[in-house]
Order: sequence, then structure tokens, then C-alpha cells
Amino acid sequence: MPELPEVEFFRHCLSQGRDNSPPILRENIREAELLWKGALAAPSPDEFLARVQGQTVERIGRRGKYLLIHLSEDTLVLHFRMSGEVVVEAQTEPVAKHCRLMLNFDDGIRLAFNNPRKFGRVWLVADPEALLAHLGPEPLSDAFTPERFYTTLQGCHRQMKYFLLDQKIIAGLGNIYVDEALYLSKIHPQTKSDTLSFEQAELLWKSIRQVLRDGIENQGTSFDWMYKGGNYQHFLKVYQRTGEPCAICGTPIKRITIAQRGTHYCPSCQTLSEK
DNA sequence: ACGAGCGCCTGTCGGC
DNA sequence: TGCCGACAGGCGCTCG
Repeated sequence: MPELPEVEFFRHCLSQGRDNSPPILRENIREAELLWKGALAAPSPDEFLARVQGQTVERIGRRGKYLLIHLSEDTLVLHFRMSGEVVVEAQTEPVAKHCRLMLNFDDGIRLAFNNPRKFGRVWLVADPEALLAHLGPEPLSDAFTPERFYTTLQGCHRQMKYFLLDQKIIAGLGNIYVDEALYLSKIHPQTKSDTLSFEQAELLWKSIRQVLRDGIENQGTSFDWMYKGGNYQHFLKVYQRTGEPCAICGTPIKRITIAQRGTHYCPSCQTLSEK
């Protein structure tokens, strides 16, 4: 499921190119094809198709789990939610089964937004800042400091799993990287945020940045058919390793449900002290 | 303020 | 072998 590292990899591919797929910078959009209308959050399909036509790709960005394709007039904002990827390919290629939107460029290539589960959404907006104003800080930016993080932790009395999944707190973390970061910092996922010491907060801050950087370095985490780009799944310590021995102490990894999500942790390394 | 529950989806997997 | 229900999960929403 595309979280920050996976989306960052998409950003890299679209702006730098990859293997047999060229970058799409300076490409001009001849026409767009909306294969599933539900993928479009705004504006209306008619307005979208008319407005996007003729615009040129100027820059590729990312904010949290959102991929930003800055065009000459507007910005195309993509969110994958549970599954999928963006692919640059020749217009002569067969259309992928789960393709929801295509941008056909002037020179024979296209950008395909493939999204098997139809949870992903696309926006075409003049002002992406306004659309994404609810997001918390970028975890890899200089603005995200241990001090600021600690202050935010102190301001809430929430289970750490909930806290870290909240995009208003930090932008870009999802289920995989939250479990991994909590494991690295030896914090139980049900620990209340305002009970952490500054030292624990600082260790968690480091761990969050560590797992995200490692994820990016490995081009993200591949999971079954949902996204098949990266290699980070080979380095996961707890996520989807229920019953396997903890790398540190050998205790079997436990799986519980928090926030309607599978949550994996080492019951020996990550203990719950106080509530 | 917090968190449970639900709906949106579809491929996969276990049970029969 | 094949059918079917359960499950997974990001996010916005309602509700207690």
C-alpha cells in the first residue's frame, strides 16, 4: 500500500525516468481518459477532461502520501490509498486491467494511474496547498524536529498507533512503517502519547526517519499484487511476521487489532508500562 | 478528545 | 475443483 516511501519512488520515476520508462517532464497532455469516474474527486469529469487538455508537466512533487503532478495551469493530485501505481508506457501498450485514468501525451507515451481497489482519488486543482492544508509536517523535513514532535505528543492522550496513523500529526506514515518505527523504538502500540519521555520521543523520531529512509532506499515495500516495485518487505522486522521470532529477543511477534488495523509488535521488547 | 464502527473495493485464502 | 464468506486496509464519516 503506497505510503511515503512508495509515493516518493513514484515521484522519482516520473521526474528522473526508470529502466524503459522515460520521465514525463515537459510532456504535453493531448487528452485524458477517465476509465472509472469514481476515481475523480474534483472537479466534474467534463470540466476535468477539458481543463487538463493541453497542459504541460512542469514538476513532480510529493506531500505525505500524495503525488503532485504540477502542470502549466493546475496541479494533478493523486492518492493511491490501498493499492496501485503510476506507470509511464507507450500508448500502443494494452490498457491495464485496473487502470482508472490515463494521460496521453503528444509524443506517443502515456501516464496510467492503476488502482486495483478503487479507493484511490485524483484531484485537479489550482491550489494544491489548500487541498493538503490539513496534513502534518513532512517527517523527513527540517521542520520536523524532536522538540516539535515531543510537544505534539504531550498535547494528546492517544494510543501511539492511532497517533502515528493520523495524517494531521505526521504526513505519510501508514500501517507498515508505523509498526516498524514503534518496534525500533521499543514502544508498545497502545502506549499513550503523553506518557512518553523526551528520550523515547527522540528515539521514535529517529526510528520514523530511519524506516522511511530505508524504505525509500529500497524503492518501497512490495505487497502481493497491490504494489510490486520495491524490496523493503525483506527488511521488515514485525509487519506481517506474526509468530516469527523477534530479531532481538526471539519472542514470537504478536498481532492485535488497533484502529481496525492489523498491528504487529514484540510483546517482550515493546512493553506497556502505564496507561 | 478519543476511538469504535462503517462504507468504499477487489484479490486472496481457508473451509467445506 | 469450485464456490463462498471472511479478510485486508486508508480515510472520511457518524456516533457514543
